[in-house]
Order: sequence, then structure tokens, then C-alpha cells
Amino acid sequence: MIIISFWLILLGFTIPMSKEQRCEQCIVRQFNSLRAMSKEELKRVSDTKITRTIKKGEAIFEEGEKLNGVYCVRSGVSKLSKLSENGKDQIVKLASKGEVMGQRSVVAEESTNLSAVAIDDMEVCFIPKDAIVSTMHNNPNFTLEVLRHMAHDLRQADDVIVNMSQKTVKQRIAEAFLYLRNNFGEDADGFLKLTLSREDIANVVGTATESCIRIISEFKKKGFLKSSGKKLGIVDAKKLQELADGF
Amino acid sequence: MIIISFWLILLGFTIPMSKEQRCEQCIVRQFNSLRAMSKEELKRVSDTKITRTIKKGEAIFEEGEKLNGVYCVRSGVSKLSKLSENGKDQIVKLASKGEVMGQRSVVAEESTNLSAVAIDDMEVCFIPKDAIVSTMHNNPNFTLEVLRHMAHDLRQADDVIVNMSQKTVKQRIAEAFLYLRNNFGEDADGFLKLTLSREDIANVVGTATESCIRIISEFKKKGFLKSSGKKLGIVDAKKLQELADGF
DNA sequence: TCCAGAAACTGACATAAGTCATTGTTTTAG
DNA sequence: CTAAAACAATGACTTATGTCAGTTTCTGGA
Repeated sequence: MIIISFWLILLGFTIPMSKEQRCEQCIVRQFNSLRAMSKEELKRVSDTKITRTIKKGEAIFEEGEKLNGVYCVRSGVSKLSKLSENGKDQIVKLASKGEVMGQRSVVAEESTNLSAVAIDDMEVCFIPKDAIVSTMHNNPNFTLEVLRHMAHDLRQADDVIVNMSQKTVKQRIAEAFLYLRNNFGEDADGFLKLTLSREDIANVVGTATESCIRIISEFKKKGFLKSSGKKLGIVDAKKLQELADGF
Repeated sequence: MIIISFWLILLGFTIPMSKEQRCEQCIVRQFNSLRAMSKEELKRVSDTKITRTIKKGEAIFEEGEKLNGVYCVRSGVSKLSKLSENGKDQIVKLASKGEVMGQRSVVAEESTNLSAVAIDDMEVCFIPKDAIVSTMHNNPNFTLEVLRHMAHDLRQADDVIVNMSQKTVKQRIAEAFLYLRNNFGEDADGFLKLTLSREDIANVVGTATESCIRIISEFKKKGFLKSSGKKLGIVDAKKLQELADGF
């Protein structure tokens, strides 16, 4: 029995941070190695950072590009997606404040397999490859922490594969909503803070937009969800959870 | 356009080896770091190995177990699978000669999320956690190589997720056969060397056994596959490839 | 403020894939 | 060698999901 929602696994998790966060903290936290990076290393990373503003809908990088560094999200949310052969986007992860995008490509020295597109207006900072690579060469503990983090991610990818191939679209949509609430929160009126288009939700769960809309409508009719304009909110989390778990 | 078959990605790849292979070579190759491990380290790994024989159908380890080491396959083939909530097994990888099982759990210090069951009679050797962990602590290059390997795997896991959610069962079965031929080879008569049950094939592609059987029958009727007893062989690889790519 | 384009929604329909039941065919253990 | 068990095959049927086509509702910019 899987205890942690697989959407939580699929989409990663947000790391809470103060407003005064610095980019190097993104790296440190994402790589899970606060103690493993020395002061000088932190400083070097900090010195080389470049901040960039990205408008809603704009791309940060595209599938196939060679990245010569990683991007750390300071504000806003980005979708990391991959184009399938039939022309559909599959969203593999939603990256928000404190998360790093592009590490895998930098570590493996391959071009990215994912595109990053802003869902909101965003602010990201760029950390050049060299800063990371040289730290890894000089600091074994840092590398080890990164390794642990990746082993963990890899293990969870298996869970996603199982869920993708064995849960119904309805179950996956129910989980997606619970994930969105748990990770991006809800406002005072009980609506989800992060508003995704139906198409984006469909691309997260890997289904057709129409199917997604139909199931959302059904959930609204049954009183599991509510909506107001573009905003969606969870009414009956328990029922959604039951549904996601297969009754 | 994905060039490498995603089954190749999903199931990993076999590393060719001589009969005189030693377990430490499994580790070195799997971790892709022949040059990164010193002689003494190799010796230590070699000294601590324990060889075990496993009969067809027997489990090497089960989902949820804590592993205190990794297993290296010397002969035979093992399926690494995960039980889904609805009681079906999803095969995530087929591990054969030269491949290491359980690294992720050891590195991440978590219990396994996968079960390993022998498809053939097998011989595996066990390398205790300590041997690996101490090498990682003392040899940064080794760790770095392991990290690169994992970053690569993680990237490919995304591809599998996309294919699982966006290809039809027929496409996935076609790819599975091409994968089996490319990675386990065929005998003089053109039959696949590795014979999987229909149920196992179904569990690899994530479908019902009956659907799998039906599609295999269809492929035989159309002259893409041939069979003789339990053995299956590819007749028209080009057609299968076209089918897998979506015509 | 109004309009154009995007997004959301709905219906009708086709098709892929799962389930259940039954029978035939191999394997394997005794 | 034979019987029981496991595996493969097939038909009939249901259900889930995708596709196409069209309508309504939002939303941002001139």
C-alpha cells in the first residue's frame, strides 16, 4: 500500500522559504546538503548567480537544449514537460519556490529532455554549471548528498510508472487535486491557490483535455469539487482520497 | 522524436561479460567507474562477496525489505517488480548478467520498493552495503560516476512515464518484443533467447494478460511474430518498429 | 466597453482495453 | 506415465477513454 500520494512523488515537493531567500539556498536545499557545502563554496555560487524574470507562458528552456547551468525558482511556478510523439505534452513536474530545474542534465552532461514553461510570472536565478561541477569535484559529501537525493527520486519514478499504467484517469485526477491542495495550498474561501488550466491538468495526468473536463464536471456534480470562475476548490477531500485509492 | 526504444530505457541494458567475470566487475561496470575504484577497493569488495543460487520463481528480495547490500547477477534473469494496489505486478526492469540490483535502496538508505524474482535459475553474488558505502566516502570519483549514472536513469524514467501514458498497449507490446530481441538476442532459428510468459509480458507493458495474448495472436496472424511451443520469435521487425512508432 | 480569441463545456460516437467464462494445451510433480 | 496445475487462447460483453464537432463562457487588449 502506497502511503504517500503518487502525485506528491510525481510533482516533487515545495520547500518552504523566507522572502529573503538567496539562490544558494535553493541549491543547498534541493541538493539536501546544507552541511556539505563550505562557506566559500556557497559564496562562489552566490557570486555567480544571475536573476531573470519570465512572463507567464514564456519558456525558460526547451527540450533538447544544452543547459550550461541550473535554474532555481525564486517565485512563481513552472511546468516541466516533455513532448510525446503524438504531439501531446506530458507534464512531469511542477517546480515552485526553492526548487532547482535542470540538475539532471548538468550532472549527466546531456541535453535536457524537458521543457520548462512558466505557469505564472516567475523569477528564477541561474547558477552556472561550473560552480556546481567544481563543488562536486572538491566536496565528496556534497556529491553524496546529491546522489542520495537522486536515488530517492529514481525510486519514486517507479511508483509513478506503476500508477500511470494501473490507475484510471479518474483516480489520477482525484490525486492530482489532493496534490495541488497539499503542495500549493488553498485560500480563505477554500479554493486552490495554484490555478491550472484544464489542459494542464490533463497533461499532468496524461489524458485528453475533454476527458479531464468531463471528470471535473462529474466531481463538481457529486460535490467533491467546487468552482468559481477559473478557480477550483476541494469540497470533499475524503471522498477524493477514497476514489484515488480505489474505493 | 525518441530515437532509443523506450523499452531499452525501461528495462535497462545488458552488459556483455566473459564467463570468468568476477562480482566486483559487476559493481564497477554498473556504476560505470572502472577507473574510479582503486585496486584495494576492488579487492575489498571481492573479499566480501557471497554467492547464492536461486531457483526459477524464487524471490531474491521482496518489496519493503531492508537491504544491507546489493545483488549482482552472474547468470540468469530476474524481474524487478512492484505490486500495485489492485494486486497486479508491474515489472519495472529485467536484470541480467552483469547488472546490479538494489543500489538505489542502499544509496538512499531506504527499504526497497521492488521485489526481485528469478525468471530462470540464477546465480547472484551479494556485496554488503559497507563495502559500497565506504568506497563512496573515500573515493569522490566513484560517487560522481554513480551520480552520473543515476541522473541518466532518472532522465530516462521520464521517457517511460510519457510512453506509458501516451502509447497504446499494442505499441508497447511491439516495442517490448524489439527490446527483448535487442537485449537478450535470438537463437539460430530466430526465436527469442529469453522466453517470458504472456503474463510477464503483460506485466512489463502494464496491461491485462488476456489483452496481451490477444495482441500477440494478432501479431502472429499478421506475420510479425512466430511461435513454437513456448518460444516466440520476431519475423517482421520493421513492421513492429513502425507500429511502435505510431505508423 | 466591446470584440476576438482562448478556454471551458457538452453530445455523439468510435475504439481500446478490461473482465468473466470457457476450453484447449503444455508442464511438472509424483 | 499420468493427473493436476499452470498457461495459452478465444468469445462475449462492459466500460473507460479518445476524437470530432459544435456551443457557451470567459478574458485581455484595442
